[in-house]
Amino acid sequence: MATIGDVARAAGVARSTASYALSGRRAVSNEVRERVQQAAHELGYAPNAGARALATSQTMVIGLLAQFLPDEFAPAMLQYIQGVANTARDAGYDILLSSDPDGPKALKRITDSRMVDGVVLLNVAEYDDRLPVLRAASQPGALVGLPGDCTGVDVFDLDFEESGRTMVEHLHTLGHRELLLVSQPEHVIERGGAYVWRLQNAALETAAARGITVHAVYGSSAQPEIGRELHALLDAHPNVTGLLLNNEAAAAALPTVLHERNLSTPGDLSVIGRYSDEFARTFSLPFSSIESAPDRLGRMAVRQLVRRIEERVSVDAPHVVRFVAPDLVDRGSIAAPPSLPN
Amino acid sequence: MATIGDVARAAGVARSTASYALSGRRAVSNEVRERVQQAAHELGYAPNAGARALATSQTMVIGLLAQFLPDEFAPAMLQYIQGVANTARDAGYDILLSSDPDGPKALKRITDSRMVDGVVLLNVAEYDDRLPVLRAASQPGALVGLPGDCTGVDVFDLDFEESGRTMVEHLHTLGHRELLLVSQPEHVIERGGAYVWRLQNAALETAAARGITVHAVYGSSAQPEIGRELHALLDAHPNVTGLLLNNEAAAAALPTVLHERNLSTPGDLSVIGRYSDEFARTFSLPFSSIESAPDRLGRMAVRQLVRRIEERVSVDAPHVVRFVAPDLVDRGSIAAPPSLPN
DNA sequence: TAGATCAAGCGAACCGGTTCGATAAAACGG
DNA sequence: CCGTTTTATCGAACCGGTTCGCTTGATCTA
Repeated sequence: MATIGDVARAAGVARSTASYALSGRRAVSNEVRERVQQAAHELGYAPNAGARALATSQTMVIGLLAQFLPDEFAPAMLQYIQGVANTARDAGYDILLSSDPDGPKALKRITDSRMVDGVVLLNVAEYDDRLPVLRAASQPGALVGLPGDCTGVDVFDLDFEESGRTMVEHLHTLGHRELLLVSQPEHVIERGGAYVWRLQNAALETAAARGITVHAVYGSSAQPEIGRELHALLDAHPNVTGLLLNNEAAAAALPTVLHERNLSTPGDLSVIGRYSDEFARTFSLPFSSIESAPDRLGRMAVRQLVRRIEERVSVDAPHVVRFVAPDLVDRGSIAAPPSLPN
Repeated sequence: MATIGDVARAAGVARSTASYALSGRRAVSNEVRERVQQAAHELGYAPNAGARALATSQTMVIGLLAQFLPDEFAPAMLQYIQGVANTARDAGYDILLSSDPDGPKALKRITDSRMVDGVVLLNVAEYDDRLPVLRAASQPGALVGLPGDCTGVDVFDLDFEESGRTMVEHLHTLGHRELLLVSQPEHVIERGGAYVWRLQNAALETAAARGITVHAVYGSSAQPEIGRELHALLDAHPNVTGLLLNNEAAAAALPTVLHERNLSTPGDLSVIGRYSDEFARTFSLPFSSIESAPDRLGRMAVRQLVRRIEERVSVDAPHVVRFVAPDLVDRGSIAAPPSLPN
């Protein structure tokens, strides 16, 4: 493999001149620049990433810390990864993917050894072990998911409170008075998945304020358990006219359940979920939903991270905590409850 | 961040001695080794990846080239990625993930700049543009998916021929005489997805040899189109008693279709698919299937790649082309056809 | 006790880039 | 026409590791 020294020799100039000719960081005569570029092209010269990183302290690599948790819905994670990867590439960065179950260890290794210029954390929990490590690191970090303490990092997440409110308000306005909210399994919360109760609390508060009933339950995140649970729940709450789903597995299982019960939406039951449009297409879900916008969140995180890395924003510029407003995608599964002929 | 020079100074030895003390590549007195390790620990020393890569010409990073094609089933891809990522980590390697739609360009950049010690290519097509680039590169490569020309690379794939044969033989033995094989969309083949016709040809040949009928069709890979297509196909072939699926989307859509037609397996129809067990669980698919083993293929590719990188196998040792034997996972969707009361 | 062997540590060179300061030649102004 | 500025190039140092060869002093052997 040709080095810049080979290029310089072929062009008959000093190494430094070749470097300047290629980078354009200093003036070089047209004639020399062309000779250098020509030589570089002919030799198939490509700068050595390690050497450049050593010299410039920049790797042009972003670390992506994803954790594949057994009780999270894996396909959903893929969309975040794609959003991050695509945006990073457009910004000229490569991504180093870590799926190590020991997140803090992996993060420390990657940042300490200076393999990356910055880090994106997915799946951030209320109290996330990776955060102390990230704060101690010298590279900036952007999170997807809201932790309890946001100091020193940029944070992006869906507005789950507003999502919960929107769901309830929407159905209340149409005349519904008794709703069922199926959330993720309880141990997702215990592990720190605060978004579950952020949405749930907002839903319950809104219901209380409006004087209607929301039964909030936790559902399994695995098939076929969640299907059986949905059957049991619908049996137990015969007066429920609206179903709110903050649980991907439940959404995926619901079409079959409704079919088995011979129910249709929105005639017999109104349904609204919280998942991505991509997810809805993949599973052919006919339910209106709050868009969880994984690609957009991934993109926002990378954009802000790159801004910090390139210091177009000063190191101690205030960090942002940005919530994506929930967007309701109408797929026609919401209407007035059957008991109220409109 | 502390460098090895800082460690050496703190321990009162030369840089080289500190290096040897930490790597153990030369004898060092116990006393000095402990002093160096102590100093390294106190200073929080971590070697700079770029510098080490420059000095050793080893990055301990594996490139992973995945392409997210619009007509491939994205969740399936995730499992390959996980298999690769987990195995790489266990072998001490990090992974650089590229999802650039321009695979050859991305591959050339990554290998030329020596960011990686080796490369895993996912989703390899019959005539894959990335292969010439890979062969020209100085790092070894392992493929998941069978290209037309396997020279210079290690290849791992499911044995699709055997899969097709197994499907047909299995049903024929039980008494089925007319089967329907739903493959991926035709343009997956046109793009070079040869595994589609590898399975299909084997199925057709086996059927011919045994004197039974297999209707081979291409199905859409998107919802809800594939659901409608399945309805139309079942209408068009009323005498079919067995369904073979080489199309993830079709498998995901089938439970609803069967429900709508009030058919059950295996009573009315025997069904056998080709997908991973993980996929079956995620979608709660009750159909017996040929295990596509994405995690295993990812693991095999990385293992072999690491063996080449670490030259535990010589550079021009013969390359392997290894097919994973299809494993039939019985989920009880196969039985004798209804017309033949046993 | 002289000569050979060996262990332990040091210094220097190298990997392949980038960047700073110096220098020589060319252009400029008075 | 001479001093000053500008322009283009070069050489050297540096980033932070690893590795080779040499030196030194201790141990061993005859």
